[in-house]
Amino acid sequence: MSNSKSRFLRDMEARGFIHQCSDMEALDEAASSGIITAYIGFDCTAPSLHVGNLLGIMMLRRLQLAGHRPIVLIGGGTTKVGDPSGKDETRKLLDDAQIGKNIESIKKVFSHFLDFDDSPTGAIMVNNAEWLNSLNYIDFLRDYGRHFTLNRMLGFDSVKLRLEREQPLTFLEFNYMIFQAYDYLELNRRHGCTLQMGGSDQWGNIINGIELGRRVDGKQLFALTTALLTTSSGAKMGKSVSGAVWLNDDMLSPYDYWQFWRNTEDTDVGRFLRLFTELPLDEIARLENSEGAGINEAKKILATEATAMAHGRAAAQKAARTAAETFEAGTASAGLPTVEISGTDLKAGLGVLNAFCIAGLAASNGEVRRLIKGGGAKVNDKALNDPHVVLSHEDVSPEGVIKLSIGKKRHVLLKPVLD
RNA sequence: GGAGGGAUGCCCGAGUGGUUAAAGGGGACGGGCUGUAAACCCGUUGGCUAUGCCUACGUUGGUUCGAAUCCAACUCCCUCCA
Repeated sequence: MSNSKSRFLRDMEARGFIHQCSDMEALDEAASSGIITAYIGFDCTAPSLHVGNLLGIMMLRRLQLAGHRPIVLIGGGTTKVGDPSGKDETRKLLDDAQIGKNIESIKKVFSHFLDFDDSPTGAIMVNNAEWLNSLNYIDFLRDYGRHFTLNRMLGFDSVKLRLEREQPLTFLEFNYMIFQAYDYLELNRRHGCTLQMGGSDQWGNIINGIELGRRVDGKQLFALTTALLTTSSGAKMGKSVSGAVWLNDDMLSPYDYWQFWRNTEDTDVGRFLRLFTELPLDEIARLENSEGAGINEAKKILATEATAMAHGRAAAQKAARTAAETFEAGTASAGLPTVEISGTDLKAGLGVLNAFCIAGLAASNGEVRRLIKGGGAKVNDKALNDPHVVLSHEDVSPEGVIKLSIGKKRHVLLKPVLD
């Protein structure tokens, strides 16, 4: 399988990261004869990155571990344009203030995965707003626009799919790939970056950058993409019980993050262990080949390792403990999400419908009614069958909480406090 | 600028005057089976102080006992022509 010379490419191949490469041999040569600098761009359309971006982050991490230099490119400029790749609809445009806030929030996550030190392989973070914001339209068109032909651009999937589906593609979005190409050129000039990585949907955009670098500066640049991450049953990755799987702990708790990985499909366990943990390959092979109870244990290891990477070992172990207490012992683990309620309100009597809404387990009283009817709502692990039940201090456990559950996996502790 | 087509619930999509909170599908959620998996089976899928009331079919008005359905104006989108 691996006949690459460079540690980086051998590692990427062995762990199943690689989908396409523009020139595997030449890249291997470059990576085995010195330090290469590679980048991945991240748009800042939300206050946190999510598991969908994790593949890219892990690539940068493995790149750095293999002795090369990663660049995190924050798309402060390109986010204003909106990448049409793989989307049917134009994104709502964000304003500068919102983008700025998102950037600050997103930055935090990278320090868990990369070392931003001053060594030759220290990671750096740059924002393409730095050069895109000040571009002069006419100059830009004359210097770079002439290297792009519509004939070619219309053939790229991101454009072609929109047109075929008769979905509108604005001129603004159409320019995205040109800016991304220009980013690559700029990063090569400023930081000697010669490799751009990304998901397979970025292939066209990356190739445009390579082409621009060759035409304008006569440089040889490389592209390396990963397959888009889906589960074995074909679903797009990235849903947890509480919505998107964010990487920031203020957007998704380490416990929920752990749960997300814990619920991996059997057939994905090996693949995910290779991509998202740093366990040795032979150990992963052993784990993924176990059956039944064994594969189930492997999921716990996957969950703990992946969570340790993003949130730290301590948080991961705490999440694992909470899960064991909740699912294996069936108790009200103190590590579960907890919502405080007023003690006087409880004394006055708190309707269950209301209680589940306060806990954030349901969006409306009607939803709670339906769940009760379907047998999916529990108070202190006892199924509810009457929507008129009123909670009082008698429902508070010796630990001082009331445990509310929706289904088997969603639990919240209500904690009455003095007021 | 001209001609035509379109806008329905989370998404797709039926409905062209009353029995429509709106068929069907997808998704999502709950139950069952299991292993906190997948597949499969069953159920649910606007809100409320709830045998009733309110809000909802692009927006605003109108016709009518009654409108998602008819009329007018407006907004946005698509296709073709100039």
